[in-house]
Amino acid sequence: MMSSNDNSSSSVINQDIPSSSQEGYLTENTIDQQIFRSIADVFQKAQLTYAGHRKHVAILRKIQMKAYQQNYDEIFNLWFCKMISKVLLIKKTDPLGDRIVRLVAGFIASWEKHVIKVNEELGNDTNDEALGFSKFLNTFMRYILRAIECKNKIIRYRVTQFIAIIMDNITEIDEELFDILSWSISKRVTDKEPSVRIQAIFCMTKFQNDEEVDNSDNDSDINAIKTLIKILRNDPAPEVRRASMLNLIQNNDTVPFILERIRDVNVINRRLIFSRVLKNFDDFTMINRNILEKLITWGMEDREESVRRACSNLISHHWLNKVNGDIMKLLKKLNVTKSSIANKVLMTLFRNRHDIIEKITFPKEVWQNLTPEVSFLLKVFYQYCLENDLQSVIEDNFFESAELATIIKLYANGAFEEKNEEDLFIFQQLLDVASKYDYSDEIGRRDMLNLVRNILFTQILDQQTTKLSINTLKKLAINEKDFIAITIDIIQDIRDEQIENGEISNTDNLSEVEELEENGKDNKTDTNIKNSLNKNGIIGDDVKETEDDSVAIESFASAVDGYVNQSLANSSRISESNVSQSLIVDDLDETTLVRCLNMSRYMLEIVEEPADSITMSSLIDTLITPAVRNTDPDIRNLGIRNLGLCCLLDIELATENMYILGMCVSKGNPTLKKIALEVIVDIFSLYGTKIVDGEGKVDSLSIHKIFYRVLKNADHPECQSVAAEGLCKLFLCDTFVDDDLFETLILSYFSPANQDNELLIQAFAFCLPVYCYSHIQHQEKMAKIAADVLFRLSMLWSDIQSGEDSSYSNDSMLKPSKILQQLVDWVDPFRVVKLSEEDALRSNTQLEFLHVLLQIFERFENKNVKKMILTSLNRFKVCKEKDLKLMMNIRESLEDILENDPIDKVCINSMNKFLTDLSKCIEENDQSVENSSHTNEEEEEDEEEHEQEKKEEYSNLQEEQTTATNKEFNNNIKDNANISFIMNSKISDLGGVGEEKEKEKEKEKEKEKEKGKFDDDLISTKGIKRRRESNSDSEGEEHFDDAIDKKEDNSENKGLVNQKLEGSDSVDFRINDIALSTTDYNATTPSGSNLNHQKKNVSFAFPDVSSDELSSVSYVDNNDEN
Amino acid sequence: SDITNTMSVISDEGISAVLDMDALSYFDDNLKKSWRGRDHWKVTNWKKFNTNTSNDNNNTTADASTTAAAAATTTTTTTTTTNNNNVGDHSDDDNSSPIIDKKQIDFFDFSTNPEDIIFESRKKSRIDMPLKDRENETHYLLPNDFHFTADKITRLFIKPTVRMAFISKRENLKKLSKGGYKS
DNA sequence: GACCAAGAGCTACACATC
DNA sequence: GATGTGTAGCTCTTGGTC
Repeated sequence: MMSSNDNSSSSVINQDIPSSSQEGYLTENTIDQQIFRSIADVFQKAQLTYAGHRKHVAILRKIQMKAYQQNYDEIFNLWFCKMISKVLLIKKTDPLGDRIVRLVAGFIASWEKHVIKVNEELGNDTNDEALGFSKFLNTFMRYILRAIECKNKIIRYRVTQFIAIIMDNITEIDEELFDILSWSISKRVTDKEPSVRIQAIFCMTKFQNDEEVDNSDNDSDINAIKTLIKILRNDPAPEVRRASMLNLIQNNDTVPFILERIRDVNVINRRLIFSRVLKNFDDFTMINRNILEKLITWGMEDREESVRRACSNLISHHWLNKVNGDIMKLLKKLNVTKSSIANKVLMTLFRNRHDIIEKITFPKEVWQNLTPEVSFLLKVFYQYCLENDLQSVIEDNFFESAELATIIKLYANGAFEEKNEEDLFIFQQLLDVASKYDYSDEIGRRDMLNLVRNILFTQILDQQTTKLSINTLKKLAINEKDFIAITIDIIQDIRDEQIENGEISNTDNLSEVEELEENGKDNKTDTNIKNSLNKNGIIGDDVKETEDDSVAIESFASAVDGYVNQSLANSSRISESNVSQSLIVDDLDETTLVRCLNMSRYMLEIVEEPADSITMSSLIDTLITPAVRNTDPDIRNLGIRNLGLCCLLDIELATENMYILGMCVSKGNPTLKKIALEVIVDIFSLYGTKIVDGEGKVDSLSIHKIFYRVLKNADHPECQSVAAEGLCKLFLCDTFVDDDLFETLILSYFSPANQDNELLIQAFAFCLPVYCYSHIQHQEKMAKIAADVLFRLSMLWSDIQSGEDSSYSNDSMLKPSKILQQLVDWVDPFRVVKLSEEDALRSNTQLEFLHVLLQIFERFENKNVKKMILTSLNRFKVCKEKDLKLMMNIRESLEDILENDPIDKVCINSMNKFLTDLSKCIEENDQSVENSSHTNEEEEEDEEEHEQEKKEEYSNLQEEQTTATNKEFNNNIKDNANISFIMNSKISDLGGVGEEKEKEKEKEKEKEKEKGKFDDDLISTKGIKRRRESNSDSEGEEHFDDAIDKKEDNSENKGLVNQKLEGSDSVDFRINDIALSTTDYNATTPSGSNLNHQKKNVSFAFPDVSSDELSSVSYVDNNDEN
Repeated sequence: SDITNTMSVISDEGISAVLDMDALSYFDDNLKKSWRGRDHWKVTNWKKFNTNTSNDNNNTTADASTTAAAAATTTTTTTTTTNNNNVGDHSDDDNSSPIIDKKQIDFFDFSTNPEDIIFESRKKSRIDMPLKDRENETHYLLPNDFHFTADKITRLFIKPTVRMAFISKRENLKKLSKGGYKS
């Protein structure tokens, strides 16, 4: 109850029984108490509902007036503040508080209104009313301001809320009070609580208003605006940025910052740009064109449906209403000839406003007098009708194709003869329509064909128009053969004309051709592409790559020559009959060449089946090959693109050209690299591995190497991301299966070196889950490498944190805990598409990961990482359906750790929890096995046998022996056990021998490990030796990198570091490695022996993964080299 | 429409047997929230692939109903408790927390002085944002979105009208299962 | 048919708690 | 910093008015 010791002047605490104390002040006390009771009564009622607020405000005013009359105004102010002090404690979400706040705001507003009226009547602001109000406001504001830095956030929130709402309801304020306010508020803008910041922002917004009115206030205005912009861009809480965004005054300086929020990470903020900010714009043409285009593009392409909807609502309702439904006016505003969004805007309109579709008609007279806007509308409208099957609308508005041809001709004339830009635009729109038109009328078809053919032949068109024209040709052609013939004819005609006009002296060229043919024959007898290329001295060697550009270019050029020779040789079977052979010239002027190449490109892009080989090789010989040989990079790029497109039509061609494509990737400039890489991936995607490894074919290992190299090279981020996406695609369709390449892929996702390669990150973010969840075997592959990935990345992370690796900032890398989470998530079998619940329950992917992780647990050096792993144990889901032995193994490992590792309580708790679950599952699993063996006698045997098998294996594993048992975890893969894992089938013959040797070594290593000593170097060296053995065994086969291998053999052990840096080699070792070890790998994987294996592989496999930093992660101690 | 090498022509083995268009949309749906990758990834619940098998559906509905039921129970209990509190209303003074969490405030009751709390010196307690949070160079803007979709990644790079032929040959499938664990 | 208001239901974010 | 609960800010529906 009331404390008598409270005697601070401002804290006159009153009791419910007012008259009981303070004798001698009865009269005053009574008035005092009356005021108190009256005010309290109003507050008491007003807290419950907004209804009657008006009345309550009036009563409060009356109380105040009466108090004033009795000279008790100060008591009124005091009691008023007392009431508020109670309100400051009401938590944020409670509507009680808000009601009182509104009441107070209403009261103040009402009073001020009265004051203004009195001021006007009296013509001064020094009257009693005004002074009384000012006194109240000062008392009240200063009272609550005393609490603005209270440690309790609710109180700070309520205080700022009061200030904000009062500022909102008054027109004037004492300068002194204003200063105190703005000072206090400016501090609260950085409050740690978002809710307080928001209220502070509401206050701030009141400081930015008087801008033009009062110059003296400009400073604080500008400061307020600056502060708000800073908050808008830097506040971590989306709702705070939102408050700033919606309350910032809009002018030329602020609008760009407001509209920038269209890419805010928060959905609501993005949506509000459309549903609030832009909606309130009078005219969108006020907005800078570029910004507007971006706004609409981003709005339409937003990941969130609600943002897209807000955007299309803005367009199809608000914008259209602003122009009174006049689409032409809207198109004018959009500036169709230059706009990239007009198409989208119109489409949105059509989709959302079916009412306007009915109103659109194109009477014949309109066609004769088309404007850019009308032609544009025509195009999009036609597109919309086609997409939505509005056949009747088309019939009503569009006429016979013959007539369309006539009209297009009209505008084509204007465009090309008179060089009228508007007509050109109209022509392009009509051509777009034509490319989708119905040509069942033969006359129309022929007219159009002549027209388009003529234009393609006579006019130099931009890319887009060329593409449209070619598309139209396809539509016009009778069939695909016809289409190809027509297009190639045009190309030929252009060339012929050029040659006729160009008075080329062909003699030199002819002799050159002969020379080339000579080489070609050489090549043919050799049948070895690589040899001829080695002759030219262009081996995909890292050392060479680092040499100066001129050498690279030179070697590149000779490679291309080599290609031409080869291509000639190969095509000689066709080219004998080819009349145009003599026209293999690269003297076509560049414009013509580019023109022809573009035409052939767009043709090839839409061709589905290859034409007859004569036509194709004539195209290649006369156009594409010269382009590839051209020194102009643009032409060469186009040439390779065309070549790639041809390869996608003919597997033989693809096989033949793998080498040159590989050369382009390793020696070309970034653009060429990228295209060639794309082509390679496309070829693999289409033909699988048929195109490599065989007589005269490129070695798949070389292709692997190419990918490794591009993937690790952060200098060309675009190529890197193509390699990443491409590899993901090829792994996805099981064309590539190599574990180490796969691990490299995963590592590059997490590598800090690639942090800024947004395209790469996003490609991975999509492709990796797709890979893992698309097939249980894919997930198994991930499970296999996951532990090692975590290990390597944890080491790297530790180095970065400790400052040992200063090449990256501390936050450039994901924390190991996050990486672990991600990996666990990837190996979650319940996500695998179309995998039944039962299979998912039975799948061991997650536990495999955990198992390997625990095997290498002791190798994690960082205590925090170890702790992290143990506390994350429960992320791994166990159930009784999992493999019994696997579970038992994991249990054992954990118990081992519990026994031997000094661990804290948190870890112990986590481990115990996991172990309890695990033991339960083991028990249940055991029981269910027993049960099932009793219920079904037939199955009993199988089951037992299977179980027996498993037990044997696990006991083997536990002893950490790798006996060469071929028993599998699952009988399913038994058949596969002896199939070699390598790409090059010839090596597989060695499997048996290698296998035995391998197993011997494995055993040795196991023993070493058991001793507790693990000599990485030794093992690595062994790895190399073994590789050499196997390599020499595979002698005689065509090897892309024979030269390197031999060179290296000569130079005798360059040392591990160099090998690391020359990633190319590692691929070879690695693959052979797998070849020799896969068989027992299957049988022994869950054992510790596998660990050795992994370690060893690792040391070779990823030397170049993400440059040097990972080499420090490697198990191999490379200090001796550094 | 003019796509020749669609997924459907692919042999019914391995991955191609699994990756039809429905499956691809499963990825699009579930991955649309993690497109920013790595740094912004967090564990999310995936919607199960709709396999038309009644099993899944039954399970999910069962789950849903159980959770819903559980939720309902909790809600009811909470409401009851709140109601109970309400009955007690302003007569029961809770001194444990200064913050008012009641249906109604008694503006006549000043038995405890709010000023003790609201004017309490803030002592050591920090009420400002840490400096590092006050500026952020990303400005909380999304990066460029490259819109990876299942559709996009199954098309060829230089000839997007054509899809990858998932010619997953037997040999490769075997390679794949090599060294992998099968369950 | 346009408009609003109330109500239910949804999801990402915020808050509270440990 | 992980967890579960609560809430803001929608969206959609229903029903009513002008």
